[in-house]
Amino acid sequence: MSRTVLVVEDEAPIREMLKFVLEQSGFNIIEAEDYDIAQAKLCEPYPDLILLDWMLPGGSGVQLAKSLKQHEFTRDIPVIMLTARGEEDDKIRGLDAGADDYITKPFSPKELVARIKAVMRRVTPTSNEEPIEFNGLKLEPVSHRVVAKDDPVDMGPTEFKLLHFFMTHPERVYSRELLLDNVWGTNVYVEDRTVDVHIRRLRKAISRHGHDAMIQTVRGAGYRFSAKL
Amino acid sequence: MSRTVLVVEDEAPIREMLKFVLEQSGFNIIEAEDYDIAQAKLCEPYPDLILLDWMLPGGSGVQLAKSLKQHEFTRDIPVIMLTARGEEDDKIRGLDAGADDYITKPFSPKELVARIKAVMRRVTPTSNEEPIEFNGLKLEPVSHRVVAKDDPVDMGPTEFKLLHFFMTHPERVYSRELLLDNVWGTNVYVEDRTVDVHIRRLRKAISRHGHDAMIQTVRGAGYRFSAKL
DNA sequence: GGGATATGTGACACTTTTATTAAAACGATT
DNA sequence: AATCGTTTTAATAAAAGTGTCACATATCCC
Repeated sequence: MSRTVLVVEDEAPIREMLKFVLEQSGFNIIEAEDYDIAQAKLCEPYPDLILLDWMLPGGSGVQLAKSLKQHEFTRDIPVIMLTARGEEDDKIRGLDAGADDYITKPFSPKELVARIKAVMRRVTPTSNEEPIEFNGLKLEPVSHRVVAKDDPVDMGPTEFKLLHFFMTHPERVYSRELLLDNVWGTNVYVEDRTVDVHIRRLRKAISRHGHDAMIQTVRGAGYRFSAKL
Repeated sequence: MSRTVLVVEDEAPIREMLKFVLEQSGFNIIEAEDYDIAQAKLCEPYPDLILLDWMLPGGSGVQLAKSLKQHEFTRDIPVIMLTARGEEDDKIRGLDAGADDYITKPFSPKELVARIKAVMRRVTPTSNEEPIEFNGLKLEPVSHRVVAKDDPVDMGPTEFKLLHFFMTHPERVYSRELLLDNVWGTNVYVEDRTVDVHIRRLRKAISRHGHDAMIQTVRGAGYRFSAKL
């Protein structure tokens, strides 16, 4: 899952450096050198985070941050501001204007990446993590574990995701292609029949107490998870 | 051991006064003037207590209290709210939202300090100092020791903190990054893989009676402490 | 029944992730 | 500044998971 970061920085060398460092760490980078360009580049691929130089010419860094927090579509994008050393006032005003974190300018790449990740982690809301149970087969997202009538069940990550998807979408047929989209993720190139193999592995994993019967083959259509046997 | 108090108060004079009084009494003070700054300052050194003005502009005091109680890592931090005289409704709502105590605004320094200490006394033992035991592996925060079936177990400080975190958050997967956040601290920048090494050392330390089985690898997700096999 | 089509299954070559180890870096203490 | 114990990094080994194939089995339709 590649995250996109919008870098708003007027000095080209620093911008290049940031781009390099972040791309090394697997982020997708969009660059902008001033307020207007940043505004323009905001729409298409929504950035997951904005790295904003506070000292843009004309003090437009603050302006941009405020404008971001005012608009509904950009309000939830976390902002990390870059400040020169010791400009405490700026830091305060920055946080005041809605920045999520700040980083003082002579910084290590490692620190930068760590802070970006930390902010992303903090911001990403915890999705539904309630345990799900059908016929004594329980899946607990928080502990990342499946339990069948109190016996822990062992399975691989893909099988876990597959089962998770099935249990959150029961009583409904999914074609192999749809399963690939939902469990593997969109635009992955994998054979349809690979699904069969993982279905097989999943069934085997939960077969001990007969729970494999809940994963049903619908000939010509795909697979279905059903609590009705 | 010096305790840290986060003071969230928008009016600067009052904030200064609180800071002065509390520092006189030997507390470490972090200041924040509004919701956002408070949020940002929450991570660095986890405060032992939060002194929160209920009447922050925009009613964000309530908001902050709720957000604190929702997030797992801040849930256990006690909150004392400051209210203006006679705002009974606020007191009720405050305690409802999870505040541990309240103080009405014209108050004496003595009262303030007394209440803070009282809350700390009340909260600290339950959340932090109680021995924890799973399957004969006992961790005593007070004596800072780990005992496995009556044999004392030797380990380094990081392993201790790691185990402590695991035992207070069992049956739950944590990614390496989250472990770094929680055990090492939010503003530390080390490699993910470092966690592996400490996991290894921790496992080795508690392996004598097979307790290492409770520290489970969840491939692709992180590690989990579980009393179940 | 028999051919055509769809699904089940085990094996294998290949990746990715984790475990383990050793050495370098660090930090407090003397 | 030298030492000791600990933490980090980096390099390598080991383990677990993945996707594909070939072939077995099942189902459908005429």
